[in-house]
Order: sequence, then C-alpha cells, then structure tokens
Amino acid sequence: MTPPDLSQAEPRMPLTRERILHAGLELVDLHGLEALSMRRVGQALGVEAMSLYKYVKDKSDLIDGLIDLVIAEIDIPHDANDWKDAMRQRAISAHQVLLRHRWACPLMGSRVNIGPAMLGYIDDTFAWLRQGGFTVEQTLDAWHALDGHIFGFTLQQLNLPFAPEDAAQMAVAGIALIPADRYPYFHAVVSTIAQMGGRVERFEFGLDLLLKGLERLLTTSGSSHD
Amino acid sequence: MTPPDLSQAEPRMPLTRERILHAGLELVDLHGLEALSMRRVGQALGVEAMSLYKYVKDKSDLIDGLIDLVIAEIDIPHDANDWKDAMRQRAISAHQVLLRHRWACPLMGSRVNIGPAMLGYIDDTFAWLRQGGFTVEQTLDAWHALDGHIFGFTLQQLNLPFAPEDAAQMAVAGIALIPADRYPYFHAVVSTIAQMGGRVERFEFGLDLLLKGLERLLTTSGSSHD
DNA sequence: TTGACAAGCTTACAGTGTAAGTCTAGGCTT
DNA sequence: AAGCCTAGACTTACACTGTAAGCTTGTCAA
Repeated sequence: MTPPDLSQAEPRMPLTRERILHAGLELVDLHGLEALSMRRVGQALGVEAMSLYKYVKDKSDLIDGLIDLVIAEIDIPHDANDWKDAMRQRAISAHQVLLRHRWACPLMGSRVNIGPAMLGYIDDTFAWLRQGGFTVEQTLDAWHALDGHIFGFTLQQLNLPFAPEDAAQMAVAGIALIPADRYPYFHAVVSTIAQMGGRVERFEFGLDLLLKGLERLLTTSGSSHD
Repeated sequence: MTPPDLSQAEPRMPLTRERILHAGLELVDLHGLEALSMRRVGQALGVEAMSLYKYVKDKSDLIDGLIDLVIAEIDIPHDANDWKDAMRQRAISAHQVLLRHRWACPLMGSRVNIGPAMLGYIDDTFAWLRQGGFTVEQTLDAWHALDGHIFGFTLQQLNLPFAPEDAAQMAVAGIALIPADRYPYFHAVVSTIAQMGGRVERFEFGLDLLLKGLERLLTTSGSSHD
C-alpha cells in the first residue's frame, strides 16, 4: 500500500536544519509567533516533533535560527557613497524586512544569542561608521541609536491602527475609546487623521533626524581616529 | 483548627482586579514574563487559577493591565519649560521605568489594547507638541520617532552584554565568538570596549539628536496651526 | 552475515490557558 | 426565622505545549 502524501507540503527528503528553519519561517510568517510549536513544524515537514531535536537544540534555538534568517534578508549595501548613504539604505531595508516578518520585531533586539547574519550585519555597520570618521564610542552610540529607531519605530508601526486600511474603523471604534473631554489632544489628533483617511507612517522622518544629527556631530568634533 | 497561612503573601482579603495586577507585577518583575501563569498568580494570592477569571478576561487582559501599571509609573512633567524640556523629561523617565521592568519593553509598543495610563501618556505628549507649534502630522511623526527611540533603544540595551558588570566575561567569551578575520570591525570595537571596562549605554545621545532635529524642523518651517 | 550507527518514532510527564459546571456562605425577601 | 438567590471561589476536564528517555528501523561497512 502506497502511503498517499503523508501531510502535504514536502514529499519526503532527509531532514535538515535548513529545511526545519524554512518550514518554521513559513509557519510564523503565515500564522504568527504563537502558532509556532514543535509539533506543528514537524507536521509541516511530515515528521514527528521530537525528530526536530536532532537538528535543533531547543525551541529557543529554532527561534534564533529564524531570526538570523530574517536578518540575512537585510541588504548590506556595498555600493553606497558614504556612511550616511549606507546607514540610510541599510535602515530602510531592515525596516522593510521587519514589516514582512511582523513577528520578528519584538524578538529582534531582545536576543543575546546572535547568529552569523547578525554578526555580519553589525560588522558592516561598524565598518561604515568607523571609516566614516566616528570614534569607537561614537560608533556604538550611532549604531545603538539607529537600530533603536529601526526596531522601536517598526514595533509601534506594526501595532498602531493608523494605517489607511484601518481608517474607517478607527474613525468609529477608535475615537469612541478616547473621550474628548478627558483626552482632548489625543482625540483631536486621531479625528484629524481619521478625516484624512488614515496615514502612512514615515519611518524616514526619524531616520533622517538621526542621520543629520550624526553628520553634524562628525563635522563639529573633528577629531577622529580613536 | 486554624488554617495556618494558606500560601504566604497576603493573608485573605476579597479578590480584586487590583490585587491580581499587583501580584502579577511582582511575579513578573521578579521572575520574568515566562514565569507568569494564571496558576502562579493565583498561588501568590492563595487562590485557584480559575478564580482570577472573574476579574480578568484573559491572560492577555492581565498583561494589558500590567503594562498599564508600568506606564502609570512614567512621570508626566507639568513643570517643564517647553515641549523640548517636557519630551526630554518624559523620555528619560520612561527609559528608567522600562529598565526597572525589563519584561515590559518588547510588549510595550506591540499592544493595540491601550489602558487609561497609556491614553493619558499619549494625550499629554500630543498636548506639549501641538502647543509647541507642531502640526498634526509633525506631532505624530515626532511622537512616533521619540517613542520608537525609547522602546527600541531600551530593548537593545537590556540585552546587550556591554554593561560594565559584563565587561569581564565579554572580554573572554564574547570576543571569542567574533573571529577577527571575518568580522574585523566588530572585533575591534568590542575589544576596545572590553579594555575600557565596559560601557554605560547613553540613552540621551539618540534622544538629543532627535530633539535637536525636531527643534530645527520647527524653526525652519514656521507655519504652525494646522 | 553481522554489527554499528544514525535518523526518525513512541511514550510519557509536567506544565499551560481556559470552558463548563459545582459548591457555599452571606444577604435579601417574605 | 425560613427560604432562596447569587456572587465569588473551587473542581474538573480538555486540548495543547516543550522536551526527557528510550525504542525501532533502514543503511552501509566489515
């Protein structure tokens, strides 16, 4: 008797860490982080949950792997003119990647265990900043501020109901939650936005504020090289 | 027979949403978010898990409550001179609060369901910015950038092993993970920091970059009032 | 043919959130 | 005072989680 397609997705290949990670990524992208369970990942591969543990130490190890997959999607620009250009491209790419993988944002900055993609990402950042003339301290400050903006801004953006597609229900349900007498400014601002038919969040607003500030820092304090 | 102290903490009072939230907050502050379970919160109050559901819709509702408790700790300055001063004070207070409640940061921006403290926090922010002369759009941009920095920066800070107390082990274990040939800049930067005995992250670096940028935005584009 | 070994499977356990139903003590009406 | 109601806490149960421990089976080398 021929077993007629164990599950559905992949027919039957040798299990690999890579295959596990890709199955996990698809699951998480489609159904969110809370849907990620060892049993479900196994199911997607036509395999029992415990079989995964040959290739993955932990669930936490799996998640670390997923995060590194996401980071690897961030474009590291080698054609940039200067550090500012490079940091800008990198930030925008990271932002887009994080919007694609909505689940990743809260985990991103909050993981100590960094994979090879993350290492490369950071090294490239440091390279641009150091060669741009920033001291070691300034480099860390700049990196931290920029990445903070990337993660923090995107984290908010993913959960604020200000997007144009939410405008209609924001105008009704959202505003009802904000009594005008108690929270006049909040009420007014949200009303205005709802009238305007929602609003696309502008990631580059804060990004350019930071980049311009960094540029100014570099020109005023001329001392570079450590 | 006198029942000798059901659990330990509170002797026996009528259960309240407030008591539940405070027990939950203590649990989470002490043992982290993953230690938060309905059964354990109940235990801390000398009560069965299911009894909590009279005062709390969900575990998610409980967490929303905890977050609002945290937000309520943020000082909203009414003695500030101008919007810049107010935003600065507010950001620094928020940063300190988030460092006190390490578990809160990843959840903070990523919750749609906002409580009364959050509403007040946002309203106050909008009030300062609008009265400072920012348009509605600019107000949202500014708020988003500032809060993005607060959450994003703190999120990273909480998990980077660059703190002075980690300096020793960073110098050994950390650097070993960063091969100098593959990641030269990363390696160099971390070595330098380790030699310097660690480093206190400077939240106000990025904050002041943003504030100065916002100030400049305000003076160059003179048109205010919508 | 035999043995070893690795890849995947099975079972089991302690823990989770929570739906559904049950008890019980206090206060109300009569 | 008697009876009932009900709010607040408890009990049971279910489907699900991560993962420790051990088992089966297919493949290849000696």
